[in-house]
Amino acid sequence: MRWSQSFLPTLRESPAEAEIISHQLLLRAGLIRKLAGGLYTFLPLGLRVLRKIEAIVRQEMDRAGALEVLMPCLQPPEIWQQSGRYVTAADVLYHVQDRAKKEWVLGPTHEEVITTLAAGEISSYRQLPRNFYQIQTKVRDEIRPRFGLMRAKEFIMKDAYSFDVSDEAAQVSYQKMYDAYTRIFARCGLQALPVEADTGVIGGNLSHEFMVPAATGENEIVYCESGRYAANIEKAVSQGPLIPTPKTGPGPAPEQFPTPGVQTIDHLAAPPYGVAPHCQIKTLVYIVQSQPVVVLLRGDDQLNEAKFAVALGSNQFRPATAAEVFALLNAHPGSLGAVASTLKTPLNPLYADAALRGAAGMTTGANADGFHLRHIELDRDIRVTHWVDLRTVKAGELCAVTGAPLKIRRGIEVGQVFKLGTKYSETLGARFLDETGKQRPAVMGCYGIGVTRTLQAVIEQCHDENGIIWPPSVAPFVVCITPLSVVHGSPVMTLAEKIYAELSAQGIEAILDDRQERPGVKFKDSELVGFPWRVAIGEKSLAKGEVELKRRGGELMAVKADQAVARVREAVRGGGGGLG
RNA sequence: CGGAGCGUAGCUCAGCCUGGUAGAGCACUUGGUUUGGGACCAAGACGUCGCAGGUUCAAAUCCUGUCGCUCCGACCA
Repeated sequence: MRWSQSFLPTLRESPAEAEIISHQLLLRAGLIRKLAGGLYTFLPLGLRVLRKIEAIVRQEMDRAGALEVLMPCLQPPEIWQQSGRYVTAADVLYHVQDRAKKEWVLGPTHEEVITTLAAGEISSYRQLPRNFYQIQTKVRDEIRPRFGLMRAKEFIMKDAYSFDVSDEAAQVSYQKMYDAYTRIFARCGLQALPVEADTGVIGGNLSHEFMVPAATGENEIVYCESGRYAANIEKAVSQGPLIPTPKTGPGPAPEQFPTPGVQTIDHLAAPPYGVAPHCQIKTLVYIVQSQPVVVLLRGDDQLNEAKFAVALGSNQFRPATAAEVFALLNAHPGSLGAVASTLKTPLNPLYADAALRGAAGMTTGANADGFHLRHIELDRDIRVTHWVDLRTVKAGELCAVTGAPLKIRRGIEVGQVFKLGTKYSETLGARFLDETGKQRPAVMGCYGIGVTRTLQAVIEQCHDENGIIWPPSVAPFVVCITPLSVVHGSPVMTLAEKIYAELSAQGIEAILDDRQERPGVKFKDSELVGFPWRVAIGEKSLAKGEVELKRRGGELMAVKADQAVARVREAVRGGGGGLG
């Protein structure tokens, strides 16, 4: 490709709309342009990178035995009603109407479609296992698109769906995808960490997310430095709070004391009260399907809403309003409690975090504004109906696997694998006859990779102050040939053309910067766009019979002009990951 | 949806408070000088000041509404 014939609109300054470095570089390097919030056009070089990533994904999916298909983006709402996600995934569904006023939805994902296909086509255990995948544009009504391609209304995803005869067989399919994902991200030059993940509204019982560590990531990862434990914070567990819960008892009976104006844990912890947060019980009220549900936690803990959703079996809940709280407990937030003797009627259900088990000598609200109760013993004074792990793990707590202190860092989720079970095959009728002639639902798994997000994650991880540093495997071009003056027929230009032609003939993707620009502009641009290698050809070095070979972000090498092609080939072929 | 901020040339922004001929840098066009790290000189082109309404002799500027963008939160396979 000749630079002058391509379309590579680089920007010296970054547009105000871009906040994070990878978004800025996508725009500055001329890879994408915005049409509207969360909607982007891929320009020629951005598309080349996208195609490279897609090719890696295809190769690894094919290698793992998955079969490529292509499903419709426009889908009938009926299959969503059948699976139940017309309600549970309602927020992300776009609805459209045709001229007959018939409703359709735009596919945010394709479990319903592929399961409908399997329902019609797979009838025997002899046809299993099968794993279908596609690389396709997904459309989701994101509440807040942000960070360029990271969270967009429309994005390209690779999604795969496996069908197996049994749970054991499904586990094999799951592991194949897990391994394929590990290879895919490694080949893209990414360090991606598999972490245990919550399965969310998609359902299922086992899931891992592949996270690219980055300060700008939207997820928090809890991990043990041993490498033996890592989990999304929504799922993470530890050995428990660093400060143990007081459990001495039996002690004195509950005693009410005045706490005028106290509405927060911190306020009650301060003088004159001095009740340490871990000796307080936090009482939260949520509304689940119009019914109030009370949750108890230690005062120094935060409710993990993902864990709560798992406990409820639903993500359809919200915090109660002050009025709803008052109707239930006869007090306002700040003075709430679940002590049986302060209740009009027993609370059912009443959830409590496992860290409170056996707690004694605790303090909680008295369900009378301006009063609290001390000397509370959980087992004696509060009628808990559900004991569950509901707290959010904190950095420094001890790993449940190794006992070492846990750390927390942020990450970008580039892929997720789920073991789904039979939720979709049952609701959508994907059943087969086993070898005994018995009808059984297929055991499913689903596996996603955010292809466009992966592209941006590579930039987020591979850049310096001058621009992108593409791993060679996904670079738009592997080598940029930079003649420092562009005069047709000059020795410099003749050599540049020759190197360009020879590299191209050998299948090495080269871009020839034949623009009439000053050397500084060309150097800046080639580094901004991030080509892994650059061959600079100028009169000074050519007078010594040399050209300059430079690795992006690396060392400059003088190379004999007649060896330039061979040296580039060597560098490119031997360059490996190129993360330098 | 709640909170905050921003919409002026292709990009980055000034002008708005205190109403009175719409600006700068970069980019673009032409000519010239330059040519190893985002050149210089000269000339030029580029604007419904997001949109609508209102106040006023007069609105980029003040008021109201609306749309869009960004950030925080909520939300999210």
